[in-house]
Amino acid sequence: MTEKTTARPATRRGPYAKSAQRRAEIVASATAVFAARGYRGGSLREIAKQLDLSLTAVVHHFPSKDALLVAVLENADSANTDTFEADSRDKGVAYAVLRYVRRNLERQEMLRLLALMAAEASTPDHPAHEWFRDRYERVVSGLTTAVRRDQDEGRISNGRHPELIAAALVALWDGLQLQWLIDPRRDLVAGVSAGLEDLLGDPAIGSLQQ
Amino acid sequence: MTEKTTARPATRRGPYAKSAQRRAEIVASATAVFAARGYRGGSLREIAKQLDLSLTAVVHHFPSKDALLVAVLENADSANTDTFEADSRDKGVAYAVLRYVRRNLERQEMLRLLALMAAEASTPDHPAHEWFRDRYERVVSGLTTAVRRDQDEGRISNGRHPELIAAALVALWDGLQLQWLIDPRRDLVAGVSAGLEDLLGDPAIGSLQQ
DNA sequence: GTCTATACCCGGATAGAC
DNA sequence: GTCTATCCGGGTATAGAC
Repeated sequence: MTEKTTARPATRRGPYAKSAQRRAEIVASATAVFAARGYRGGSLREIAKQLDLSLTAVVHHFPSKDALLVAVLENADSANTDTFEADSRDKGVAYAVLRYVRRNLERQEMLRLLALMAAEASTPDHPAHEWFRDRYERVVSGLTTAVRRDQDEGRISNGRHPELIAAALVALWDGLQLQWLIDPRRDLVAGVSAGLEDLLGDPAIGSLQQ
Repeated sequence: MTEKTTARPATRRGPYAKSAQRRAEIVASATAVFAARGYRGGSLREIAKQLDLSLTAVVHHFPSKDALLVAVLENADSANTDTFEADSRDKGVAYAVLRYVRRNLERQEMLRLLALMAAEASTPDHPAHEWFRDRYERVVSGLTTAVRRDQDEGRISNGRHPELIAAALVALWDGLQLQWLIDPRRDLVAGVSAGLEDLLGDPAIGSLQQ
């Protein structure tokens, strides 16, 4: 495959066009493998095999397994953050969180991977450490803004420091998610909406659960 | 080393006396290694070397690395649960949780290991899965009882289903702990006590923080 | 029962040829 | 960019010494 009929195109349209596509393919394959077998269980060889490549070809694009993982996480996370922003601005934090939770119920394995990696990357020497540090800081600070807005607009009654509320919300979500991943019989939505009521002080949230 | 001066004691005081001690030594060594290098990073060979044993000697006592891990977790967890029970019965949930948190601030690596393993063991096929399933069920149900007692005695004002409150408390603790493990600059005690106030509805908690 | 030695297979990483 | 070949370290299974 990849016959080198044109050793070099006259218009040197960047030697990286193909590389970028390969990288995307590898990330997609890795996402599938990691989600199915976990990070530990999934091997680079399996990822390579899925694309009819050799192990070293994969390694060439991503110097290490960890680097590949970071790419996977970055790619997986970007999609959902945007809609959350819009939702919270539009209908308040409680609505945005609940919708985020419901949307995530269908990508259980992706959540598992994120949860696993967050714990693993908690040590400062882990390759994905900085990424998770930044991610949590970004999420909490974004949520802090949203909470403050809800307070100003009178949508919630809890007047505590917005940052403390935001951190507690993220913690509640992470924690209940973990319990749900371990035992899917638990009702994640019910747990989150109950916690939202208590943490935000908005008795009207129950109506959003339906 | 380990000269066998007395090949066999005259009084056959159980052939397992030595074994039990060895097992305890191995668990201690494994705890140290796992806590330092993580479960993935720590190897059985390193654990064995720390005790001047061969790899297969370790395997003899614990048939697999996972079995050893379960033993480590069981050992690490048992100590702290008892005092929590007594505290909550005596001075209420809020006090017990805060004391539990403060006591755990000093065993950061142990908490990291527990958090990591909980995420890893969330998949049903993991060797430690059942253990974590049971553990969370045990913790939540114990906390449910404590919350109900606080409600009955008028120590807290939140009248919601005790089980929902208990699950939220555990989630809050797990989640804030994770954020703290990733970024130790976060004030874990402040976060937990703020969350406790909102989840339990007891304005007097602040005084416990000091 | 307790331990050692050896070997096997799989994983990630690296070097060098095309 | 991609390959083949090789290295090293990991968990595991087996045979056998005391």
